[in-house]
Amino acid sequence: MSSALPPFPKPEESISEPQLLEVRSFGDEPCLRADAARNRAKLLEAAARLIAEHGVAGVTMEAVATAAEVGKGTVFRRFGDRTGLLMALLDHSAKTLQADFMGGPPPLGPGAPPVERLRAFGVAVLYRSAEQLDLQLAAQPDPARRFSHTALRALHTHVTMLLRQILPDADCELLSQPLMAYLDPALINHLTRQCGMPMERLEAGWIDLVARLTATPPPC
Amino acid sequence: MSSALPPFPKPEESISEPQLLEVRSFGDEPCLRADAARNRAKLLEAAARLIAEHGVAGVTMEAVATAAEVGKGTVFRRFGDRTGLLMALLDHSAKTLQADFMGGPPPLGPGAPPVERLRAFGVAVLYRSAEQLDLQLAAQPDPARRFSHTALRALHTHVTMLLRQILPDADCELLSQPLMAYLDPALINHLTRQCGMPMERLEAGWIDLVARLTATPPPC
DNA sequence: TTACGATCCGGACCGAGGTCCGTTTAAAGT
DNA sequence: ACTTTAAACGGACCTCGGTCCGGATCGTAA
Repeated sequence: MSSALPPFPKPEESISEPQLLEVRSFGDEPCLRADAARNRAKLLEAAARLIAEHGVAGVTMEAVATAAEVGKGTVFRRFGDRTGLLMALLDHSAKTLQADFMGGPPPLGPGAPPVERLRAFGVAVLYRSAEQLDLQLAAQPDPARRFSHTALRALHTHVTMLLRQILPDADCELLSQPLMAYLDPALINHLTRQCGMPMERLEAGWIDLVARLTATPPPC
Repeated sequence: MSSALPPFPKPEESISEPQLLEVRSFGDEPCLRADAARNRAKLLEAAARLIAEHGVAGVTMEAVATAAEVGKGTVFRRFGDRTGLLMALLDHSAKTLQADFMGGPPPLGPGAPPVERLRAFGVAVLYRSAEQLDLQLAAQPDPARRFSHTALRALHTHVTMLLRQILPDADCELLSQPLMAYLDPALINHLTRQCGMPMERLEAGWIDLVARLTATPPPC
Protein backbone atom coordinates (compact mmCIF):
# COMPACT_ATOMS: atom_id res chain seq x y z
CA MET A 1 0.00 0.00 0.00
CA SER A 2 2.81 2.42 0.77
CA SER A 3 5.64 2.17 -1.73
CA ALA A 4 7.59 5.41 -1.67
CA LEU A 5 10.45 5.52 -4.15
CA PRO A 6 13.43 4.20 -2.23
CA PRO A 7 16.09 6.55 -0.94
CA PHE A 8 18.51 3.66 -1.40
CA PRO A 9 17.80 2.65 -5.03
CA LYS A 10 18.91 -0.99 -5.02
CA PRO A 11 21.44 -2.38 -2.60
CA GLU A 12 23.01 -4.62 -5.28
CA GLU A 13 21.78 -8.17 -5.48
CA SER A 14 25.13 -9.71 -4.65
CA ILE A 15 28.47 -9.06 -6.29
CA SER A 16 31.69 -10.98 -5.95
CA GLU A 17 35.28 -10.16 -5.02
CA PRO A 18 35.20 -9.74 -1.27
CA GLN A 19 38.73 -8.39 -1.12
CA LEU A 20 39.94 -6.54 -4.20
CA LEU A 21 38.58 -3.19 -5.26
CA GLU A 22 39.31 -3.76 -8.92
CA VAL A 23 36.58 -2.15 -10.98
CA ARG A 24 34.78 -4.90 -12.79
CA SER A 25 33.99 -3.07 -16.02
CA PHE A 26 33.24 -6.10 -18.20
CA GLY A 27 30.03 -8.03 -17.76
CA ASP A 28 26.86 -6.09 -17.18
CA GLU A 29 26.75 -5.09 -13.56
CA PRO A 30 26.14 -1.42 -12.76
CA CYS A 31 29.83 -0.74 -12.07
CA LEU A 32 30.01 1.43 -8.99
CA ARG A 33 31.41 4.87 -8.81
CA ALA A 34 35.08 4.92 -7.85
CA ASP A 35 34.55 6.08 -4.26
CA ALA A 36 31.69 3.66 -3.78
CA ALA A 37 33.77 0.73 -4.96
CA ARG A 38 36.59 1.72 -2.67
CA ASN A 39 34.29 1.96 0.31
CA ARG A 40 32.71 -1.33 -0.53
CA ALA A 41 36.08 -3.02 -0.41
CA LYS A 42 37.01 -1.29 2.82
CA LEU A 43 33.74 -2.42 4.38
CA LEU A 44 34.14 -6.06 3.40
CA GLU A 45 37.69 -6.07 4.61
CA ALA A 46 36.66 -4.47 7.90
CA ALA A 47 33.85 -6.98 8.35
CA ALA A 48 36.17 -9.89 7.74
CA ARG A 49 38.62 -8.51 10.27
CA LEU A 50 35.89 -8.07 12.85
CA ILE A 51 34.78 -11.66 12.38
CA ALA A 52 38.32 -12.90 12.81
CA GLU A 53 38.72 -10.90 16.00
CA HIS A 54 35.35 -11.09 17.72
CA GLY A 55 33.35 -13.68 15.85
CA VAL A 56 30.21 -13.06 13.85
CA ALA A 57 28.49 -11.52 16.84
CA GLY A 58 31.04 -8.72 16.75
CA VAL A 59 29.92 -7.68 13.29
CA THR A 60 27.75 -4.75 14.19
CA MET A 61 26.75 -2.44 11.39
CA GLU A 62 28.10 0.47 13.34
CA ALA A 63 31.31 -1.36 14.21
CA VAL A 64 31.90 -2.22 10.58
CA ALA A 65 31.27 1.35 9.54
CA THR A 66 33.67 2.68 12.14
CA ALA A 67 36.33 0.10 11.35
CA ALA A 68 36.10 1.00 7.69
CA GLU A 69 36.18 4.73 8.51
CA VAL A 70 32.88 5.26 6.80
CA GLY A 71 29.42 6.44 7.76
CA LYS A 72 26.79 3.98 8.90
CA GLY A 73 24.45 5.01 6.11
CA THR A 74 27.06 3.93 3.59
CA VAL A 75 27.00 0.38 4.88
CA PHE A 76 23.25 0.15 4.50
CA ARG A 77 23.25 1.83 1.10
CA ARG A 78 25.75 -0.70 -0.18
CA PHE A 79 24.47 -3.91 1.36
CA GLY A 80 20.86 -3.20 2.21
CA ASP A 81 20.94 -4.79 5.63
CA ARG A 82 23.08 -6.93 7.87
CA THR A 83 22.09 -10.07 6.04
CA GLY A 84 23.21 -8.50 2.79
CA LEU A 85 26.61 -7.69 4.20
CA LEU A 86 27.06 -11.19 5.55
CA MET A 87 25.93 -12.73 2.28
CA ALA A 88 28.43 -10.59 0.43
CA LEU A 89 31.10 -12.04 2.66
CA LEU A 90 30.03 -15.51 1.59
CA ASP A 91 29.71 -14.56 -2.01
CA HIS A 92 33.14 -15.57 -3.17
CA SER A 93 32.76 -19.10 -1.87
CA ALA A 94 29.27 -19.29 -3.32
CA LYS A 95 30.45 -18.28 -6.77
CA THR A 96 33.27 -20.79 -6.63
CA LEU A 97 30.96 -23.64 -5.74
CA GLN A 98 28.55 -22.60 -8.42
CA ALA A 99 31.30 -22.56 -11.03
CA ASP A 100 32.37 -26.00 -9.88
CA PHE A 101 29.06 -27.69 -10.46
CA MET A 102 28.19 -25.68 -13.55
CA GLY A 103 31.37 -26.20 -15.51
CA GLY A 104 33.89 -27.97 -13.32
CA PRO A 105 35.30 -31.50 -13.61
CA PRO A 106 32.92 -34.48 -13.55
CA PRO A 107 31.93 -35.80 -10.23
CA LEU A 108 30.42 -32.37 -9.60
CA GLY A 109 30.37 -30.82 -13.04
CA PRO A 110 28.74 -32.08 -16.24
CA GLY A 111 29.94 -35.39 -17.60
CA ALA A 112 28.99 -37.71 -14.77
CA PRO A 113 25.55 -39.34 -14.55
CA PRO A 114 23.00 -37.11 -12.78
CA VAL A 115 22.64 -39.25 -9.68
CA GLU A 116 26.36 -39.19 -9.14
CA ARG A 117 26.45 -35.44 -9.62
CA LEU A 118 23.67 -35.05 -7.12
CA ARG A 119 25.55 -37.11 -4.57
CA ALA A 120 28.72 -35.09 -5.09
CA PHE A 121 26.78 -31.85 -4.90
CA GLY A 122 25.31 -32.64 -1.53
CA VAL A 123 28.60 -33.70 -0.04
CA ALA A 124 30.30 -30.56 -1.34
CA VAL A 125 27.64 -28.26 0.06
CA LEU A 126 27.60 -30.16 3.32
CA TYR A 127 31.26 -29.68 4.02
CA ARG A 128 31.39 -26.16 2.71
CA SER A 129 28.59 -25.14 5.06
CA ALA A 130 30.19 -26.97 7.95
CA GLU A 131 33.29 -24.81 7.60
CA GLN A 132 31.60 -21.42 7.56
CA LEU A 133 28.81 -22.51 9.86
CA ASP A 134 28.68 -19.45 12.08
CA LEU A 135 28.71 -17.08 9.17
CA GLN A 136 26.17 -19.13 7.24
CA LEU A 137 23.93 -19.15 10.25
CA ALA A 138 24.17 -15.43 10.85
CA ALA A 139 23.64 -14.69 7.17
CA GLN A 140 20.30 -16.50 7.15
CA PRO A 141 17.53 -14.01 6.39
CA ASP A 142 14.26 -13.96 8.27
CA PRO A 143 11.89 -16.88 7.56
CA ALA A 144 9.85 -14.99 5.01
CA ARG A 145 12.88 -14.56 2.72
CA ARG A 146 14.87 -17.71 3.42
CA PHE A 147 13.94 -19.18 0.06
CA SER A 148 13.98 -16.03 -2.02
CA HIS A 149 17.67 -15.35 -1.78
CA THR A 150 19.65 -15.53 -5.01
CA ALA A 151 22.43 -17.81 -3.82
CA LEU A 152 19.97 -20.39 -2.53
CA ARG A 153 17.84 -20.18 -5.64
CA ALA A 154 20.83 -21.07 -7.78
CA LEU A 155 21.53 -24.21 -5.78
CA HIS A 156 17.88 -25.12 -5.77
CA THR A 157 17.60 -24.71 -9.50
CA HIS A 158 20.56 -26.95 -10.04
CA VAL A 159 19.18 -29.70 -7.85
CA THR A 160 15.84 -29.46 -9.61
CA MET A 161 17.55 -29.78 -12.97
CA LEU A 162 19.47 -32.85 -11.94
CA LEU A 163 16.34 -34.38 -10.51
CA ARG A 164 14.46 -33.79 -13.72
CA GLN A 165 17.09 -35.75 -15.59
CA ILE A 166 16.70 -38.62 -13.17
CA LEU A 167 12.94 -38.56 -12.66
CA PRO A 168 11.36 -36.93 -15.71
CA ASP A 169 7.84 -37.66 -14.54
CA ALA A 170 8.05 -36.52 -10.93
CA ASP A 171 7.24 -33.11 -9.47
CA CYS A 172 10.91 -32.21 -9.22
CA GLU A 173 10.21 -28.65 -8.22
CA LEU A 174 8.80 -30.01 -4.99
CA LEU A 175 11.01 -33.04 -4.63
CA SER A 176 14.10 -30.86 -4.58
CA GLN A 177 12.90 -29.06 -1.47
CA PRO A 178 13.56 -31.84 1.03
CA LEU A 179 16.95 -32.37 -0.58
CA MET A 180 17.90 -28.72 -0.21
CA ALA A 181 16.48 -28.68 3.29
CA TYR A 182 18.83 -31.45 4.29
CA LEU A 183 21.72 -29.13 3.44
CA ASP A 184 20.37 -26.16 5.41
CA PRO A 185 23.15 -24.70 7.58
CA ALA A 186 20.73 -24.43 10.47
CA LEU A 187 20.10 -28.16 10.29
CA ILE A 188 23.78 -28.98 10.02
CA ASN A 189 24.37 -26.80 13.04
CA HIS A 190 21.66 -28.57 14.98
CA LEU A 191 22.79 -32.08 14.13
CA THR A 192 26.50 -31.57 14.60
CA ARG A 193 26.66 -29.15 17.51
CA GLN A 194 23.46 -29.80 19.41
CA CYS A 195 23.06 -33.52 18.73
CA GLY A 196 26.76 -34.26 18.41
CA MET A 197 26.55 -36.20 15.18
CA PRO A 198 29.78 -36.56 13.19
CA MET A 199 29.88 -35.23 9.65
CA GLU A 200 30.38 -38.74 8.31
CA ARG A 201 26.91 -39.65 9.47
CA LEU A 202 25.39 -36.62 7.81
CA GLU A 203 27.22 -37.51 4.64
CA ALA A 204 25.93 -41.07 4.73
CA GLY A 205 22.48 -39.70 5.39
CA TRP A 206 22.68 -37.64 2.23
CA ILE A 207 23.74 -40.57 0.12
CA ASP A 208 20.90 -42.60 1.56
CA LEU A 209 18.41 -39.82 1.01
CA VAL A 210 19.40 -39.43 -2.62
CA ALA A 211 19.18 -43.17 -3.15
CA ARG A 212 15.67 -43.35 -1.69
CA LEU A 213 14.32 -40.33 -3.49
CA THR A 214 15.68 -41.33 -6.87
CA ALA A 215 14.64 -44.96 -6.81
CA THR A 216 12.82 -44.89 -10.14
CA PRO A 217 9.56 -46.78 -9.61
CA PRO A 218 8.04 -45.15 -6.49
CA PRO A 219 6.40 -48.02 -4.56
CA CYS A 220 5.38 -51.35 -6.12
CA MET B 1 32.11 -18.08 29.86
CA SER B 2 29.79 -15.58 31.53
CA SER B 3 26.77 -17.26 33.09
CA ALA B 4 25.34 -14.98 35.75
CA LEU B 5 22.39 -16.40 37.61
CA PRO B 6 19.35 -15.21 35.65
CA PRO B 7 17.23 -12.37 36.99
CA PHE B 8 14.31 -14.02 35.21
CA PRO B 9 14.49 -17.58 36.63
CA LYS B 10 12.87 -19.54 33.81
CA PRO B 11 10.34 -18.08 31.41
CA GLU B 12 8.22 -21.24 31.41
CA GLU B 13 8.82 -23.69 28.62
CA SER B 14 5.36 -23.42 27.16
CA ILE B 15 2.06 -23.77 28.92
CA SER B 16 -1.40 -24.11 27.47
CA GLU B 17 -4.72 -22.29 27.80
CA PRO B 18 -4.22 -19.12 25.83
CA GLN B 19 -7.45 -17.57 26.98
CA LEU B 20 -8.69 -18.62 30.41
CA LEU B 21 -6.93 -17.66 33.61
CA GLU B 22 -8.08 -20.74 35.44
CA VAL B 23 -5.35 -21.84 37.80
CA ARG B 24 -4.13 -25.21 36.61
CA SER B 25 -3.35 -26.79 39.93
CA PHE B 26 -3.29 -30.42 38.83
CA GLY B 27 -0.40 -31.78 36.83
CA ASP B 28 3.09 -30.73 37.76
CA GLU B 29 3.69 -27.28 36.35
CA PRO B 30 4.92 -24.59 38.75
CA CYS B 31 1.47 -23.00 39.14
CA LEU B 32 1.95 -19.25 38.94
CA ARG B 33 1.14 -16.81 41.64
CA ALA B 34 -2.37 -15.40 41.34
CA ASP B 35 -1.34 -12.00 40.02
CA ALA B 36 1.14 -13.55 37.62
CA ALA B 37 -1.48 -15.87 36.18
CA ARG B 38 -3.90 -13.01 35.78
CA ASN B 39 -1.33 -10.92 33.95
CA ARG B 40 -0.37 -13.83 31.76
CA ALA B 41 -3.95 -14.20 30.59
CA LYS B 42 -4.30 -10.46 30.04
CA LEU B 43 -1.13 -10.48 27.97
CA LEU B 44 -2.18 -13.35 25.74
CA GLU B 45 -5.57 -11.80 25.23
CA ALA B 46 -4.01 -8.45 24.40
CA ALA B 47 -1.59 -10.06 21.95
CA ALA B 48 -4.41 -11.89 20.20
CA ARG B 49 -6.35 -8.66 19.93
CA LEU B 50 -3.37 -6.83 18.48
CA ILE B 51 -2.91 -9.54 15.86
CA ALA B 52 -6.54 -9.33 14.89
CA GLU B 53 -6.32 -5.58 14.54
CA HIS B 54 -2.88 -4.90 13.10
CA GLY B 55 -1.50 -8.26 12.04
CA VAL B 56 1.49 -9.98 13.54
CA ALA B 57 3.70 -7.01 12.79
CA GLY B 58 1.62 -4.99 15.24
CA VAL B 59 2.60 -7.28 18.09
CA THR B 60 5.29 -5.18 19.68
CA MET B 61 6.37 -6.19 23.15
CA GLU B 62 5.67 -2.68 24.34
CA ALA B 63 2.33 -2.54 22.57
CA VAL B 64 1.27 -5.81 24.17
CA ALA B 65 2.36 -4.59 27.57
CA THR B 66 0.45 -1.36 27.17
CA ALA B 67 -2.65 -3.07 25.81
CA ALA B 68 -2.61 -5.45 28.75
CA GLU B 69 -2.07 -2.57 31.15
CA VAL B 70 1.13 -4.11 32.40
CA GLY B 71 4.80 -3.23 32.51
CA LYS B 72 7.11 -4.25 29.71
CA GLY B 73 9.33 -6.22 32.05
CA THR B 74 6.35 -8.40 32.93
CA VAL B 75 5.98 -9.55 29.36
CA PHE B 76 9.59 -10.62 29.17
CA ARG B 77 9.54 -12.26 32.58
CA ARG B 78 6.57 -14.36 31.57
CA PHE B 79 7.47 -15.30 28.01
CA GLY B 80 11.20 -14.82 27.79
CA ASP B 81 11.18 -13.08 24.44
CA ARG B 82 8.96 -12.24 21.53
CA THR B 83 9.26 -15.72 20.10
CA GLY B 84 8.12 -17.14 23.41
CA LEU B 85 5.03 -14.97 23.41
CA LEU B 86 4.15 -15.92 19.86
CA MET B 87 4.73 -19.59 20.59
CA ALA B 88 2.44 -19.35 23.59
CA LEU B 89 -0.23 -18.02 21.27
CA LEU B 90 0.19 -21.11 19.11
CA ASP B 91 0.35 -23.43 22.03
CA HIS B 92 -3.30 -24.37 22.22
CA SER B 93 -3.38 -25.50 18.61
CA ALA B 94 -0.09 -27.33 19.09
CA LYS B 95 -1.37 -29.26 22.07
CA THR B 96 -4.53 -30.17 20.22
CA LEU B 97 -2.64 -31.55 17.25
CA GLN B 98 -0.32 -33.45 19.51
CA ALA B 99 -3.22 -35.02 21.35
CA ASP B 100 -4.76 -35.99 18.02
CA PHE B 101 -1.83 -38.00 16.77
CA MET B 102 -0.89 -39.36 20.18
CA GLY B 103 -4.25 -40.70 21.21
CA GLY B 104 -6.85 -39.64 18.67
CA PRO B 105 -8.83 -41.72 16.18
CA PRO B 106 -6.98 -43.79 13.58
CA PRO B 107 -5.94 -42.13 10.45
CA LEU B 108 -3.85 -39.85 12.66
CA GLY B 109 -3.84 -41.66 15.97
CA PRO B 110 -2.71 -45.18 16.79
CA GLY B 111 -4.52 -48.04 15.11
CA ALA B 112 -3.75 -47.33 11.49
CA PRO B 113 -0.62 -48.67 9.76
CA PRO B 114 2.39 -46.38 10.25
CA VAL B 115 2.65 -45.25 6.63
CA GLU B 116 -0.93 -44.19 6.66
CA ARG B 117 -0.44 -42.34 9.92
CA LEU B 118 2.56 -40.59 8.48
CA ARG B 119 0.57 -39.48 5.46
CA ALA B 120 -2.24 -38.19 7.63
CA PHE B 121 0.19 -36.45 9.93
CA GLY B 122 1.79 -34.49 7.11
CA VAL B 123 -1.49 -33.40 5.64
CA ALA B 124 -2.75 -32.30 9.04
CA VAL B 125 0.35 -30.27 9.80
CA LEU B 126 0.35 -28.82 6.30
CA TYR B 127 -3.12 -27.38 6.56
CA ARG B 128 -2.78 -26.31 10.15
CA SER B 129 0.33 -24.30 9.28
CA ALA B 130 -1.30 -22.86 6.22
CA GLU B 131 -4.01 -21.36 8.38
CA GLN B 132 -1.82 -19.64 10.94
CA LEU B 133 0.93 -18.93 8.44
CA ASP B 134 1.76 -15.40 9.50
CA LEU B 135 1.88 -16.29 13.14
CA GLN B 136 3.89 -19.44 12.51
CA LEU B 137 6.36 -17.45 10.48
CA ALA B 138 6.77 -14.75 13.06
CA ALA B 139 7.09 -17.29 15.85
CA GLN B 140 10.06 -18.94 14.19
CA PRO B 141 13.13 -18.52 16.40
CA ASP B 142 16.51 -17.54 15.03
CA PRO B 143 18.30 -20.21 12.97
CA ALA B 144 20.42 -21.44 15.86
CA ARG B 145 17.32 -22.48 17.83
CA ARG B 146 14.93 -23.47 15.08
CA PHE B 147 15.31 -27.14 15.88
CA SER B 148 15.59 -26.92 19.63
CA HIS B 149 12.10 -25.72 20.32
CA THR B 150 9.86 -28.04 22.29
CA ALA B 151 6.86 -28.00 20.00
CA LEU B 152 8.94 -28.91 16.98
CA ARG B 153 10.82 -31.60 18.85
CA ALA B 154 7.57 -33.31 19.70
CA LEU B 155 6.54 -33.48 16.06
CA HIS B 156 9.98 -34.60 15.04
CA THR B 157 10.01 -37.37 17.62
CA HIS B 158 6.68 -38.62 16.42
CA VAL B 159 7.77 -38.76 12.80
CA THR B 160 10.95 -40.55 13.78
CA MET B 161 8.96 -43.11 15.71
CA LEU B 162 6.63 -43.80 12.81
CA LEU B 163 9.58 -44.08 10.48
CA ARG B 164 11.26 -46.58 12.74
CA GLN B 165 8.19 -48.77 12.54
CA ILE B 166 8.31 -48.62 8.77
CA LEU B 167 12.06 -48.81 8.21
CA PRO B 168 13.62 -50.51 11.22
CA ASP B 169 17.06 -50.60 9.64
CA ALA B 170 17.33 -47.03 8.37
CA ASP B 171 18.82 -44.00 10.10
CA CYS B 172 15.38 -42.68 10.96
CA GLU B 173 16.74 -39.88 13.10
CA LEU B 174 18.18 -38.37 9.94
CA LEU B 175 15.54 -39.52 7.52
CA SER B 176 12.86 -37.69 9.46
CA GLN B 177 14.59 -34.35 8.90
CA PRO B 178 13.68 -33.94 5.23
CA LEU B 179 10.15 -34.95 6.07
CA MET B 180 9.83 -32.35 8.80
CA ALA B 181 11.53 -29.80 6.59
CA TYR B 182 8.82 -30.25 3.98
CA LEU B 183 6.31 -29.09 6.57
CA ASP B 184 8.26 -26.00 7.61
CA PRO B 185 5.95 -22.97 7.65
CA ALA B 186 8.64 -20.93 5.92
CA LEU B 187 8.62 -23.38 3.03
CA ILE B 188 4.85 -23.47 2.85
CA ASN B 189 4.87 -19.71 2.78
CA HIS B 190 7.41 -19.66 -0.02
CA LEU B 191 5.65 -22.22 -2.18
CA THR B 192 2.12 -20.94 -1.77
CA ARG B 193 2.60 -17.19 -1.60
CA GLN B 194 5.79 -16.61 -3.53
CA CYS B 195 5.51 -19.41 -6.08
CA GLY B 196 1.75 -19.48 -6.19
CA MET B 197 1.36 -23.22 -5.76
CA PRO B 198 -2.05 -24.47 -4.57
CA MET B 199 -2.21 -26.45 -1.36
CA GLU B 200 -3.39 -29.50 -3.28
CA ARG B 201 -0.04 -29.69 -4.98
CA LEU B 202 1.82 -29.46 -1.70
CA GLU B 203 -0.38 -32.18 -0.33
CA ALA B 204 0.30 -34.43 -3.30
CA GLY B 205 3.98 -33.68 -2.90
CA TRP B 206 3.86 -34.91 0.67
CA ILE B 207 2.16 -38.15 -0.27
CA ASP B 208 4.72 -38.68 -2.99
CA LEU B 209 7.61 -37.87 -0.67
CA VAL B 210 6.39 -40.33 1.93
CA ALA B 211 5.96 -43.00 -0.72
CA ARG B 212 9.48 -42.56 -2.04
CA LEU B 213 11.16 -42.40 1.34
CA THR B 214 9.39 -45.42 2.72
CA ALA B 215 9.80 -47.71 -0.28
CA THR B 216 11.35 -50.59 1.61
CA PRO B 217 14.26 -51.82 -0.54
CA PRO B 218 16.25 -48.62 -1.27
CA PRO B 219 17.44 -49.02 -4.89
CA CYS B 220 17.63 -52.35 -6.77
C1' DT C 1 -2.81 -10.30 62.77
C1' DT C 2 1.69 -9.68 61.85
C1' DA C 3 5.93 -10.57 60.01
C1' DC C 4 8.83 -12.36 56.46
C1' DG C 5 10.77 -14.21 52.29
C1' DA C 6 10.05 -15.45 47.59
C1' DT C 7 8.07 -13.82 43.61
C1' DC C 8 6.52 -10.42 40.71
C1' DC C 9 6.02 -5.68 38.83
C1' DG C 10 7.25 -1.53 36.29
C1' DG C 11 9.53 1.47 33.53
C1' DA C 12 14.06 3.66 32.94
C1' DC C 13 17.85 2.22 30.30
C1' DC C 14 20.85 0.19 26.67
C1' DG C 15 22.38 -1.55 22.20
C1' DA C 16 21.64 -2.56 17.51
C1' DG C 17 19.23 -2.39 13.12
C1' DG C 18 17.34 0.60 9.94
C1' DT C 19 15.78 5.36 7.98
C1' DC C 20 16.16 10.24 6.55
C1' DC C 21 17.80 14.10 4.50
C1' DG C 22 21.03 17.98 3.91
C1' DT C 23 25.67 18.04 2.02
C1' DT C 24 29.49 16.43 -0.90
C1' DT C 25 31.53 14.52 -4.97
C1' DA C 26 32.47 11.78 -9.05
C1' DA C 27 31.90 11.82 -13.83
C1' DA C 28 29.62 13.10 -18.12
C1' DG C 29 28.39 16.85 -21.07
C1' DT C 30 29.50 21.88 -23.11
C1' DA D 1 37.83 24.65 -17.36
C1' DC D 2 32.72 25.05 -15.96
C1' DT D 3 28.09 23.33 -15.22
C1' DT D 4 25.12 19.90 -14.08
C1' DT D 5 23.12 15.93 -12.16
C1' DA D 6 22.78 11.53 -10.43
C1' DA D 7 24.92 9.03 -7.02
C1' DA D 8 27.22 8.61 -2.66
C1' DC D 9 28.11 10.19 2.00
C1' DG D 10 27.51 10.77 7.03
C1' DG D 11 25.56 10.79 11.23
C1' DA D 12 21.53 12.29 13.84
C1' DC D 13 17.37 9.98 14.75
C1' DC D 14 13.77 6.45 15.47
C1' DT D 15 12.00 1.96 16.87
C1' DC D 16 12.09 -2.15 19.09
C1' DG D 17 13.90 -6.15 21.57
C1' DG D 18 15.96 -7.12 25.76
C1' DT D 19 18.02 -6.06 30.65
C1' DC D 20 18.14 -4.26 35.39
C1' DC D 21 16.93 -3.35 39.93
C1' DG D 22 14.37 -0.77 43.58
C1' DG D 23 9.97 -1.26 45.27
C1' DA D 24 5.29 -3.49 45.63
C1' DT D 25 2.68 -7.98 46.40
C1' DC D 26 1.44 -12.51 47.34
C1' DG D 27 1.36 -16.50 50.21
C1' DT D 28 2.62 -18.53 54.41
C1' DA D 29 3.91 -19.52 58.90
C1' DA D 30 3.91 -17.99 63.55
